[in-house]
Amino acid sequence: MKRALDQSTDQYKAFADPTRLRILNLLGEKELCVCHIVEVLGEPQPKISRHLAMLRRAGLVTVRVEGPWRHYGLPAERTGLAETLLASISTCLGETSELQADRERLAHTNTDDGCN
Amino acid sequence: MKRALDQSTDQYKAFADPTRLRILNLLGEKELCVCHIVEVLGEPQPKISRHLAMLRRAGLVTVRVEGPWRHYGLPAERTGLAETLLASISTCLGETSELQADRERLAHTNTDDGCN
DNA sequence: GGCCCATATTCGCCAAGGCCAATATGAGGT
DNA sequence: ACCTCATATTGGCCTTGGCGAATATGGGCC
Repeated sequence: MKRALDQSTDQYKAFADPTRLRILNLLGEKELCVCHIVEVLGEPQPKISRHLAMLRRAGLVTVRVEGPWRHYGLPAERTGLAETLLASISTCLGETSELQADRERLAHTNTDDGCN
Repeated sequence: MKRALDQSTDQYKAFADPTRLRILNLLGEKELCVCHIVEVLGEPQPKISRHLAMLRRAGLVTVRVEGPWRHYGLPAERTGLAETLLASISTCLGETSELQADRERLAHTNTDDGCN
């Protein structure tokens, strides 16, 4: 079994990638299905899926399956380090031009209907 | 020049290693010279030096040169993400048995005189 | 069954970063 | 000048994790 410290380093590591920060930034706004994340970030779908898988393994996102769609969101209850790190995105990085632009683009995207 | 987002990922990355977390945990207690860090953590000196170099590059530690010794500490003014992440160690990981044991061992080590 | 759509996974490649062992640097003392 | 002590860096090796391209899975519908 893993040392407690190693689990923590894994949490920090999960935040150590720009694509994952951009995804978490979006999920802080609302629950989203993969196709919308792909659309807003303008990145290839396999790339997004790969990063979502890592966030899942780190326990940083939740999945809600609805037909062929998978809606990703942030866990309702966040505790300890995960809570602090998730909060750091909006608190410390929210003003970042890139994250702001992503949220802007999300606002102008219709995410209500059945994914195109 | 680097995107702002990339600089942030570098900061998270700096925390994504158990040895660096242990070092920062100690420096949160007091300024220390390399030989004492090596002694308390029981890790080889080149390994500690390498990780200190990374923390230096990330701007997370300060160095004060005094004769042949280099005293490392945490920056007096911490802002933004660095501040949040540094705080997360004591706030979220302070109870970790390994970090607690490190601090305990530090308390029993004489760090006042000229490094052995 | 067969097809389409949304999503996930695999493969091959390359750069980053962990480790140890060995060596380099640089200041101080004699 | 030389030796020593404290610290930093380098080389070789291996694992992790990034990427794009291609492919697999799995639900819903005709």
